[in-house]
Amino acid sequence: MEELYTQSARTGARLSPEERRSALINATLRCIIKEGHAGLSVRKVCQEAGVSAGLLTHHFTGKEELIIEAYRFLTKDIYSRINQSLAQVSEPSALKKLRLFIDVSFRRPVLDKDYLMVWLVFWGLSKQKPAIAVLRNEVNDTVISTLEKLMTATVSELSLEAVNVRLAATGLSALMDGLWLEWSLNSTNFSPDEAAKICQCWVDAFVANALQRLN
Amino acid sequence: MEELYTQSARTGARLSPEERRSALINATLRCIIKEGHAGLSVRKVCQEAGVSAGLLTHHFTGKEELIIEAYRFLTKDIYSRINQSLAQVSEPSALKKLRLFIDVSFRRPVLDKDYLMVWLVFWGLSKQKPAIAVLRNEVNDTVISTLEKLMTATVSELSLEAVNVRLAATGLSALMDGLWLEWSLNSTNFSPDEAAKICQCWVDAFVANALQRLN
DNA sequence: TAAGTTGTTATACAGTCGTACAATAAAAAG
DNA sequence: CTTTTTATTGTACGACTGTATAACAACTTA
Repeated sequence: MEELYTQSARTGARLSPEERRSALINATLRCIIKEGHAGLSVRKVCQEAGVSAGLLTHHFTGKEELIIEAYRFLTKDIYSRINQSLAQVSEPSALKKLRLFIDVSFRRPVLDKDYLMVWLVFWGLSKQKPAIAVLRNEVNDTVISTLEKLMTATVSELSLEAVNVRLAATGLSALMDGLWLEWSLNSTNFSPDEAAKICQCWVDAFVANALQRLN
Repeated sequence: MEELYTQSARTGARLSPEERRSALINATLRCIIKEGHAGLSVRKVCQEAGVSAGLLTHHFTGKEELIIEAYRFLTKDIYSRINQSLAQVSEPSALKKLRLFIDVSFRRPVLDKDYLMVWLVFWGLSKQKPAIAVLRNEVNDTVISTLEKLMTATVSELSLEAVNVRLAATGLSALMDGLWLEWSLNSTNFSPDEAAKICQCWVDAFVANALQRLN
């Protein structure tokens, strides 16, 4: 399995600001993966990037900006992984797209244990750093809206009974997050395939008009 | 709303080892609630407990033990909160017990935003400190087993079709965790009551034999 | 080649970190 | 009361924190 956020081959070389900023951001994520919140120190990140500690303030205003930029990169990275996986298949039916979205989410490279520490650390910072909380909420709203649209289209396609699709999508999102979290913390209780099946059951219930309580 | 883990009235007094250990553990949780992982320093915890920093090593072998004991206390505390809420009602039917468990979990004092930081910090430590991971897995298995028993009893009561109850319980647990997490991170998208309703839908689907995919 | 620009290093600074340890104060035991 | 025990304090230690800054080195432009 390919490692997340490997450092570029050239070390010690003089890089352009964009390249160096990117290298430091990747090193930040690698440090969090290795040591959690404890790995989030300027010296450790710079050493991981093969660079002197003082260089950080030359490319970032400080540690704060580095962290926020690392989070911004992470969200974009995962978002692109999901879209890349989805683009491999062209499914006209909204229902099939929905089911594909679930399956893709519980397979690499979207599913990866290394993400656990990263998300936990950033979520833990979101209370003290509002910028992170704002970013997280935006991404989350995007995901739920995506699910909601697919489910609304499914209602039309299959002529289902009216239901609060927003809450149904919220439930599916929470179910996926909960299973992802539990599997990341302890992968011995169920497999990714089983997790995907559990989520598909929520869709089954949705299609079978079994979520009428959400009204 | 009552605050979690308030310090006892007597400060500056000479306490028994058990009392002092308890006070330090409570101060630890309060520090995490206030500042997240950054609040988890010996000096901050001892100041929060109104005590000199050197006292910690007199009652604990070090920071490590304090953290693990704080986690142990936290799990017991929440477990007792759940049981206390459940004990208020005597429901003979397993299905009603199951539904009650859900409702109780999305009401105070089980549902409390202050728990978010605490869990995130401890989960973030679980990779580096195996003792925490072991404890978490034990508690999680207990919860899922509780759900599984209630659901198995429901199958008998209602003569439902055979289904993989373990996976159905895993799904319910994940759904509850995911909704708890999302609500704790951003409580503007849905209410605790709606979260409970979403979970009850999973039970509805279970009762309606809509989870047959789990076989 | 010379001058100017800028990516990079190394050092210094004032804090904070966890913890060991001697001094102190208060309770318990005699 | 005196003696013993022990909860508590204050300090000291080396290591680490984030960042500012001067010196250095590499690239660009003239």
